[in-house]
Amino acid sequence: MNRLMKPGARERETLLNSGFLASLGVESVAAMMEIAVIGNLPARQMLFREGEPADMLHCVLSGYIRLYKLDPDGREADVSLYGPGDLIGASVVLDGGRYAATAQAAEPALLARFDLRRVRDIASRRPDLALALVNIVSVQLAASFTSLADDRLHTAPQRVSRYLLDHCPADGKATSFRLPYQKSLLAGKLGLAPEALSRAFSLLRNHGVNVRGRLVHIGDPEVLKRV
Amino acid sequence: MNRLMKPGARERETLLNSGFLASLGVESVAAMMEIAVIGNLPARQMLFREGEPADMLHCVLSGYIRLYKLDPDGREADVSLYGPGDLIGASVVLDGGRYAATAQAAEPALLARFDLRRVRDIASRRPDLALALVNIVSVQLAASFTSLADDRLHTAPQRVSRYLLDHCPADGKATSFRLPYQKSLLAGKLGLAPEALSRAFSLLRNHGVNVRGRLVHIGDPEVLKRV
DNA sequence: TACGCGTCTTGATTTCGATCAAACAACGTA
DNA sequence: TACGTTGTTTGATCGAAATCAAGACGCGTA
Repeated sequence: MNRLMKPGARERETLLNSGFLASLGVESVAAMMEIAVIGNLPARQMLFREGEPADMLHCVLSGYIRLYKLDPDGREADVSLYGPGDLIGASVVLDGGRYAATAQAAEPALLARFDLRRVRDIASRRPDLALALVNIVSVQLAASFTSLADDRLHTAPQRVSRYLLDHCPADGKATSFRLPYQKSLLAGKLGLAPEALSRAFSLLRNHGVNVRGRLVHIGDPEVLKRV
Repeated sequence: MNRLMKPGARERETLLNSGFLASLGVESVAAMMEIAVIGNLPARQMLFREGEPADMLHCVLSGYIRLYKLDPDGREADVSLYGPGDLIGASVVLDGGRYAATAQAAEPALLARFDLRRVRDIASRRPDLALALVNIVSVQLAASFTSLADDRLHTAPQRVSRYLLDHCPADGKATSFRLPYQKSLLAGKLGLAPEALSRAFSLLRNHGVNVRGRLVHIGDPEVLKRV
């Protein structure tokens, strides 16, 4: 990761809204800001690799970071996807362990980094930081449980429907919105091959879903719930 | 959960070895012991259900607790399995949220329960407790990532091989051991139907694995690694 | 506007595991 | 020991998605 620097006004702003720092008291925010380093990561570049000693905590400011595991043959399985405001779950390794997966920029990304030892130092003096970390990791654990169950219980079109419903206003009316990233990335996040995602979209046409490029139009969310 | 009581000598002993309390300082251990309540849960009984407001933290003293999610048709997908010494991950909801999955006793279990509000109180005064929780949940998140990737990358016989290798001494020699629970439970943990587990075991016979009841004999771990 | 590359879609095939159904084994109890 | 319950195995079938292989589309650049 290159172009390391102290956070400027924009970065501080984003960090403050990040859900991570948002729940902290002012002193803890200041302490974290103090040790924050900003850096950017070009597309496709690795942030860290599975098995490396974990020494940094990462928070995404912009772009998307894909977290995946490899099998011996080099095939990849995505386990998580982090966007603006997200703390990268696999980075929260306060006990001097190793990263549990590989993190790669799915598109050019801006990140805040924190030295893990210093984070632990601060957390051992300021319980609000430690508690915020507990909450964040718990929420991510719950999300991981949901993915695991979804994989085992739902078909590809069902998973895609749920994704669409989660990402559009819940007022029960027709809507359009833009996918935040490439379809191949979405496919990975849903545990599908890109072809399977494509087929799912084409099947969902019969249920009022129209897709052109990254633009999605949903005719009737109620219909979608019954897929 | 019935027969609530204060922890006796045996329970205190188990709790102290639980990996949860093991990493705490003496004062925090004392504070947690203070609020601990012991109870037992008959087989098949629910400890909590997905979506219920979370008010208790649970630690398994003996037996096994199965964590699963339901789909609308009532089908179940196991997302985690907790044994003696484990803190139940879905219970760590310090911010007044809800349980992310349903917990059920897979066999008669003895549990320690802690009121979540009081845990949060203690954690906000004693950072070692909060940090211990961060570590535990992080480890469980990593385990969940592993399951997710395993599901997507490996076949049933491969997943079973990995399980067996993880649960036998790593010295590369032939060994026998006893499965800690029923095969149907193992099947769920591995994301398989019981039939699929059975077929995987029968295929693994060609690779030096013999199973009689819960007794497993592994002829050569090296062979198993190459399945 | 045309070109070229990367992304996405579509088709054909194959593999894996779920599901249904039935036989079988293990175990506690009367 | 006979019985019933519960857990496990085996067989047959089916369906969902991965994979392989082309082709179409979209988009930025010249």
